[in-house]
Amino acid sequence: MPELPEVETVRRGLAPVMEGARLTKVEMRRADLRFPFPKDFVRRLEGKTVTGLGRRAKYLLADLSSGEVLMMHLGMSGSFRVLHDKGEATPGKYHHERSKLSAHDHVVFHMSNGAVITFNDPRRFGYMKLVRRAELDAHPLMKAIGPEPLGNAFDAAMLASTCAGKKTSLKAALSDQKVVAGLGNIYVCEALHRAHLSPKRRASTIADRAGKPNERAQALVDAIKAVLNDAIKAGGSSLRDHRRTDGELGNFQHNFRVYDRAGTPCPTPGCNGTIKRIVQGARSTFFCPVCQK
DNA sequence: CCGCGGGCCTGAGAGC
DNA sequence: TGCTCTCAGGCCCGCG
Repeated sequence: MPELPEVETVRRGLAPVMEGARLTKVEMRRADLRFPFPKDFVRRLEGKTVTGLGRRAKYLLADLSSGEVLMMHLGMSGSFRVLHDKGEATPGKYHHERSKLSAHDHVVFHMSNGAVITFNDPRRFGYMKLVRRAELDAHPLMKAIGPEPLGNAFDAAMLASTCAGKKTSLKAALSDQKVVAGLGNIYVCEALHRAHLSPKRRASTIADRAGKPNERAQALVDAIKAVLNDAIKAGGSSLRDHRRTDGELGNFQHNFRVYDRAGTPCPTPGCNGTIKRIVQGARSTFFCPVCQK
């Protein structure tokens, strides 16, 4: 499910009920997700205040008053829901809320402001880890991640220097979290279409021999930023699992130009091409062979 | 170092 | 209705 816009949508939904609130009770409803839960998971969370909720790549990062950071990854099918955000948490209400839990609600956070937050993940590719804040950047899951695409540091020069010398395809390069953070199958396809670049093009061809950006690099950076901003404004894309934390669907799937649209006319003005599906690295790629070169 | 394929899981949808 | 097969938004690991 979740690429950067979906994770950011979740973050914006959770921040108002998590930031400044204390974790009064944490329920683990199974012993593992993709990985076993951290040792003493519940003990290290309960009683701590969430001082901030951030995002890096596709990770949600909850800063805790203990100095630890709760890293949360949604995998393919993870979602958070705020079940109850009114009134005070009381044992009586807790009983009422429990009846709303469903089969794949694996973790439940009870907050001091009355909010009850569930993490649901049918496929269990998601996971949670606890790391000391000071060690976060050096963590094996974090240290190799590339620049945030919506940050000022991500520009044509940076992307070109990273891609210079790469023999792999643009599709594979942009899907690599070490090249740029947070893109996945949907937004790579969408960004390449907006930039009129073929997913099969060699990544190195957005740079000259010295590694400097050409006009393709600039078009690609502009397209990546634009599609991510548009998708965040729409609350992300809901194909099957993604929901906002209030349970509502995202809307960006209605604005896809190529993703899952094989056989439909290319939406580029003046292009008479037809969207095609191919397979790259065992994943579907959607593109227009006419206007993406 | 790099690229590729397999694997981790469950569920939805298509085809028979 | 129900079985089987394929595929899915992520990412790690081992192989050559």
